[in-house]
Amino acid sequence: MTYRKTVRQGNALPRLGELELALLEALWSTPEQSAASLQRRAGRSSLSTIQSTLERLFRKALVHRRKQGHAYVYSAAMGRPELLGRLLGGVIRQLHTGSLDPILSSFVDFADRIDGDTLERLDELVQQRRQARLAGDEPC
Amino acid sequence: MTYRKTVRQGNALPRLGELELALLEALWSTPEQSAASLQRRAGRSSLSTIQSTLERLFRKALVHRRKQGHAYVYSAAMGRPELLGRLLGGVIRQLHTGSLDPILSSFVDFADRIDGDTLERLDELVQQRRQARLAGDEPC
DNA sequence: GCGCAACACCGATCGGCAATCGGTTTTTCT
DNA sequence: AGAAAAACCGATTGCCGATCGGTGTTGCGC
Repeated sequence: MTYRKTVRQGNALPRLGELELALLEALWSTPEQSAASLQRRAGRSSLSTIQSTLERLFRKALVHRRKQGHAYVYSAAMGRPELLGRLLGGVIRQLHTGSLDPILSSFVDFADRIDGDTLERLDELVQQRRQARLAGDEPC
Repeated sequence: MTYRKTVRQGNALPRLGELELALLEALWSTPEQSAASLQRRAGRSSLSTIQSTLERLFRKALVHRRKQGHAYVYSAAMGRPELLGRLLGGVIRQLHTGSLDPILSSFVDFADRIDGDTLERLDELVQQRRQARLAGDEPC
């Protein structure tokens, strides 16, 4: 089946550093935080470091921010599942060769290697999604 | 201050460069090649560059090599699917939080977002794997 | 309105890593 | 032994995440 160049909306995410990820986690668990609050929570790094890391996340469009008073308030630009999806997409795009089959099958491998329950759970989720699709869930 | 070295746990692969990937592709398409042959095929970079890149791949255990005469002959240490699986595993391990559900569901999302056929294909592969598992395919 | 504390902003440094290549040494083959 | 080929060594470049200090700005309490 023809692979149609899957609309690359420039979401080729650069690498995600350790502190960047930690800050995202913090924002997922408590949205809308200032740099200072995030620093307290992270329990490491100077305020400057936290700030530049947030700036990097902002440039990567992984966080939003708004000025409140003279300070920024940050929030995650997407949830964990979407981020994961994008990261997976990045890896996949790097390695895919036209057919998606190797990718799907690698992933099933992955689930299978964990344990049987995981495979069953994957099955459930696929079924669910297929049902949702059959009902009038318009594909874009 | 204590510099926090990026901790790379388990079999999480380091970043894969462009040339590294190109060389792997070349080895997948024609196994057992010398550095010189790979250079000719790559059509870029000096022999030295190819050699150091192969050395890096070797240290990452992504290629095997044996001495044949005075030259090394390289081969890919794993196929594309397995590499993909490991890369996906790395990303996933970085983001997972105990429960695998978000990961599975992100991936189903991913397949779903491509198109319905892809979702169907994923379903087929899962069924296949489940069958294989039900037959006495011992999990390690 | 003034000053201080909080914060943004700037720029510098460091460490890691892929890519690159030139020069030197080692090995093999004629 | 000599030439050719390749490994080996090490230096360099460029990019990126993490780190921080210093300086400029701003809002708020007095």
